[in-house]
Order: sequence, then C-alpha cells, then structure tokens
Amino acid sequence: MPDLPPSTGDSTPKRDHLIATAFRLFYRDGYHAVGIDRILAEAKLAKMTLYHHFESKEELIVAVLVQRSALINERVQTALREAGPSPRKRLLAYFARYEPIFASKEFNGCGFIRAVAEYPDIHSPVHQAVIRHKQRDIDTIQELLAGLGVVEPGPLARQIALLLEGALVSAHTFGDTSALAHARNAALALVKAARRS
Amino acid sequence: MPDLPPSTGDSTPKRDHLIATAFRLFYRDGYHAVGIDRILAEAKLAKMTLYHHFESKEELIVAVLVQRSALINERVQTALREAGPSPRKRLLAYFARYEPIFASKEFNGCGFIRAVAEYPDIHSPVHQAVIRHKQRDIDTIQELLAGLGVVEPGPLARQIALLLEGALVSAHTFGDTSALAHARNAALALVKAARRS
DNA sequence: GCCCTATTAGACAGAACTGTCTAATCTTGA
DNA sequence: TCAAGATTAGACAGTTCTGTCTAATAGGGC
Repeated sequence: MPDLPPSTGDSTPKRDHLIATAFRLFYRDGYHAVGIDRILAEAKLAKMTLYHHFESKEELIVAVLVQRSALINERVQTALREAGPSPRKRLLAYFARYEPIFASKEFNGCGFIRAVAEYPDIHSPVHQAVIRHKQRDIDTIQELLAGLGVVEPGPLARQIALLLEGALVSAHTFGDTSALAHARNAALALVKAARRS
Repeated sequence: MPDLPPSTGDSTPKRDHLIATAFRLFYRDGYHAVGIDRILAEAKLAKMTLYHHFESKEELIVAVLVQRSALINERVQTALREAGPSPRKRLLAYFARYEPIFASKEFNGCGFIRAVAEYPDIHSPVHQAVIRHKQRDIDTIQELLAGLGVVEPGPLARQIALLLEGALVSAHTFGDTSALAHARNAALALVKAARRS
C-alpha cells in the first residue's frame, strides 16, 4: 500500500477541487504570483491535503495543465463531432470554438503560453506539459487540413497554429477581441492559397 | 532640488548597468522569479542605488521594457534603412532581423509577451509598456505594407503581426527555430493574396 | 577647502513563500 | 467494530521577498 497515490490523473473530489481552484487563481494572477496558501484558503482545504495529493507546487501546476489539456481536447472533439463531416465546416467550427473564450470577461490569454513564459526552461516539467498540449493542437489542425484535401498539411498546420497563438497573445495584450477574426481570415486565405497551388 | 530624479529615461552609468543586468536576469528566468537581491548581487550595486533610481521593482521592470523597446526600434529602423527603398526587400529585411534572435542559444521567447503573461492585468504599468511597444511593431509592419501598395494595409498588418507573435511563442515553446520561416512564408502568401485581389 | 549628491554595506522590518511535522478527527470499507 | 487512510488546524522552520533606515564614504563642481 503506497503512502502517496501515483501522480497520474487519479480523480478524487478534494484533488479535483484543488486543481479547479488552483487553475482559477493561476489563470487570473499567474503561477508565481499565486502562493499555495491562497489556493488552500480559497479552496478551504488544509495544507496537508495538498501535499498528500501532490509532491510540490510544481506538480500541482503540471496537474492543472494536464487536466485543462484533457478538458480542452474533449471540447474540441465534441465541437468537431457536432460540426459534421464537411471539412470546411469543421475548420470553421474549430475557430468558432475560441469565440466565447476570447469574448469572456475573464479572458486572460492562454494559460499554457503563460506557463511557458513563467517556466522558460524547456526541461521544466511545466514547460514539457505545455509542449504536449500544443503539439496536440497542431496535430488536430493538421487533420482538419488533410480532410480539406491540402496536399502537404504539415507546414500549413504550423502556420495556422502560429496565427492562433498570436491571436491569443495579441487579444490578451491589447484586450481586443478582433484578433481571433484576423487569425481566422488569415487562415482561410492561407488555405485558399494552398489549394489554388 | 528634488531628492529623486524623474523616472523618465535619464541615463546614468549605474542606472544603465542596473537595467542591463535586470534585463538579462528577467529574460532568462522571469520577472517574478528574479528578486532584486539577485540583480543587485549580479550588478555589484547596493540596494539603495536601485531605490535611488527607481521607486519600486515594478518601475525597474517598466524601465527595462522601455529601454528594450527603444533599442529594438533603433535596430529595426537601421535594418530597414540598410535594406534600401525596395518595399519587398524591406519586408524581407524585417523578417530577416529576427533570424539571429531565434537562432541565439539564449533565446527565451519574447520578453514583452512574457511580461504580459506575468502582469495579466491590462491596467498594470508593465502591461501598458508592452502595449506601447507592440503597437509600434504593428505600425511598422503597416508602413511596410503600404509601401508595397497593399490597398488596406491595416488588417493585413495585424495578421502578419499575429504570425510573428505566434512564431516567438512557438519557437520558445518547442525550442524550434523553424517557426520564423513558417511565419515568413505565411506572411508572404498573405501579401501575395492581398495584392491579387 | 566645501558642499551636495551618489553610493556603499548592512541591519532591519514585515510579509510571503514552500514544505514539514504533529496530533486530533473524520470517513469508510472489511 | 475496528483499522487504515484521508483530512483537519495549526505551529514551525527556513528561506526569500520588497522596501526602509542609518551611518559612513566617495567624488565632482564651486
């Protein structure tokens, strides 16, 4: 009987509540700016509960990112399923999914991008968790492009991913929601150009 | 005789050294992660020297960003001057300027984007300093596009800016230099499409 | 020489930080 | 019922953080 549960995604109510509270505060104020005491006070949990489920604050951050990544991926897959089989509708649905996020009053950029900003060392477990998430984003876009009949979807997927990353950053920087529309328009123009060639 | 010098860009050797040291550490490890004690130890300066030139750590961060913004803008203008009058060469020179930055061993993303990530509140003086810098970036791109004869350079400038922001973020996340080439290729395709229409 | 400012080292306060430890209590399944 | 694990509150250590204060010194313009 191990004293500590494995740090994988075991789901218990307290653990989930801890992750949800931590995410909310981290996303609002930043990873270094939020101390565990504030998370525990907000979640109304004791310190030992945190250190029972996680070995360190860093491991909590990783768990937050892993959980968010899974949640976001579920939502993407749901949105794509609801979009039906039309490749063009699927691509538009992919972009449309971001609209409520950008329009939200609580929008504060991308929690993954901001995690990389605070954990710049690529070897950091936090940074690595972001890499896994962002790579899946690119893979999803590539599948959408392949469905559209783009002959070499890899480079175009990277380009469209750049547009979305830029839109997340720019919308946060300027507090301006039009960035998403610009990214979508540019992406559609790139797809059109790729299919023309 | 005021006790403190105005917090504008007065340049003194100690002040400049402080800003240079602070930038190096902030860029390497992050703004919250680096304490003033470490900056002072590295710069071999006393604490009161810092608080003589700046009212707070936050004001130091703003000074770092303002100084970097001025430096970067100088370099851009120099690169564009050296590129000559050809609008296309000027645009390519604008992208080429980023190559050594992305290729540098010390590359750690964009210090301004990372500042926004750590100071997410748009009203923060740090965030505001980033806005001023990034807006000038967009203006510069817009001028380049106007030179190219793009009829409505505003939206296209925003799109190309998104590509560059995305490239900075993605190159840092994945530790991969190809992001810049992808951004440039996409930008050229967008310009081509805009001129065709 | 003289004065004013810049700069120094270092102590100091007060807060916040992560992580550990204890001892009591709650919960739950065997 | 009982035993084991989960959870609690809170003290605690040790570090680090920003910012203030003092008292001494250095240095440059008058």
